Amino acid sequence: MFSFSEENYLKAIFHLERRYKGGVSTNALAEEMETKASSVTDMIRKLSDKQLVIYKKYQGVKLSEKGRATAIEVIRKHRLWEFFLVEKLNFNWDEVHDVAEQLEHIKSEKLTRELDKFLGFPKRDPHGDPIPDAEGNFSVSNKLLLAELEKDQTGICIGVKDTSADFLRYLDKNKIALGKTITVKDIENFDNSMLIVIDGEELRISQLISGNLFIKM
Amino acid sequence: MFSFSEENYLKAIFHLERRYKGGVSTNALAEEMETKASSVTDMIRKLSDKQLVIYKKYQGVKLSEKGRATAIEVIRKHRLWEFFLVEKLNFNWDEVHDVAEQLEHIKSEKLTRELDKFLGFPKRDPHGDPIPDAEGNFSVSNKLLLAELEKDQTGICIGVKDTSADFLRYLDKNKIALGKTITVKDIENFDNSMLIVIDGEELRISQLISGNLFIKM
DNA sequence: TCAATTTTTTAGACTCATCTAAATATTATT
DNA sequence: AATAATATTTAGATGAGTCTAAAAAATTGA
Repeated sequence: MFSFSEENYLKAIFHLERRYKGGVSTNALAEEMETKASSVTDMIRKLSDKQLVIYKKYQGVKLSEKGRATAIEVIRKHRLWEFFLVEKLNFNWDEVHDVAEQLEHIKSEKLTRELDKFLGFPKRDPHGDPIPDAEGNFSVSNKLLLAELEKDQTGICIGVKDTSADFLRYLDKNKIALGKTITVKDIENFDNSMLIVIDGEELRISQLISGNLFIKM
Repeated sequence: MFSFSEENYLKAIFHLERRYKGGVSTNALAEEMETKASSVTDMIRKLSDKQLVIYKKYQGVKLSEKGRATAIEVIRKHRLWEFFLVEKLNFNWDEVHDVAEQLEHIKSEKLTRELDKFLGFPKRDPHGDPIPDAEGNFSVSNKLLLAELEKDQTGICIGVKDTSADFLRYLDKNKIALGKTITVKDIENFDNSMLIVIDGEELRISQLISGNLFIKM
């Protein structure tokens, strides 16, 4: 069994690995965990001793298979509990995080399995993030912001972050709708505006727009 | 907010206060917590500093009002979760304890309130123990073993611990049934057998019998 | 009553997860 | 390539909760 703190580090490394391919740096992890770099070094060494991460001094850190499986298990519990809180206990999707942060550390295989069954094996949590199954497989792809895509990447529009009438009207007017395929043709360095292709038409959108559109790849 | 450990001590003191009226001794608490007397002294001092218990050296410890309220809140959460596990997640009543020991420490007023509502404000957990309401009131009295009663005390039979056919047949034969009122007339020191009165009739029962009959007072 | 026994507390040490401050390694910049 | 800036690790300390061993207080009982 692992401590709350160890599990939180593994989770953080898992999330950061998407951004830092070659290994997660000590500083990045310190920022994510809201702690000091020296504390991170200590914990990484401990996780390394337990074979949960692969670590070489000054080289950053990566999850081992065991570490990844543990991180995914914690994420699975977090998202199942979020779903439970919203679906069964009348929480709003924006109130669940802190409680789920606590519940994700409860140790009981049967609890997780039965909770999953009780909830009908949900595929996404209330924020749209995928819930891995008991084997650690994500059956749906992760949600991204359009703003996170790079030049020449393509995705499908699956949701909006800003739900204001103004924003939705803008999308309507420009024929951006759920299910549409979007390809990033170019990104302007100066203001991060994007040139995208949707329905074969080119369209330039500001960072405010791309930062409020959810995409799956 | 209090640590898991602090909450566990408060809970233990709450349970022991029933047996040790004049204050819970360090050794009794050490046994209950499966730890050493010296650790208990340390923790008691800490709880005393936080005004959760009333403590004088060598005099044992009692809960303050604040300490009692905290203990009851933890017990409330423990028993609500036990009910949830059995009623919603297909746990057996004898599998729930360890998981509930973890869940009882989750901090969220809304969670406890909504869970209570979701479960239909249950009055007893799967073991028959009363669940306090949000104000800390036990609306039903606690379940005891007949063996825990003292001379001249009276209670009502509300359940059995041993559910074997042999035991139930014995009860039948001696006209002991749910709902019957039992008064303890005498307890034999040598073998702890009891002389009880039921339906106006005297009956002598062994400790094996009295230790398997649940009573409410 | 006063010695023996039991209970409780104190003293000092350990582990875990964290911190600050200082040292060292890496990287970026002239 | 040398220096400046940045990133990372080491060294040493802290607080929470626990432990063992020893000291002190309370209780028991001859």
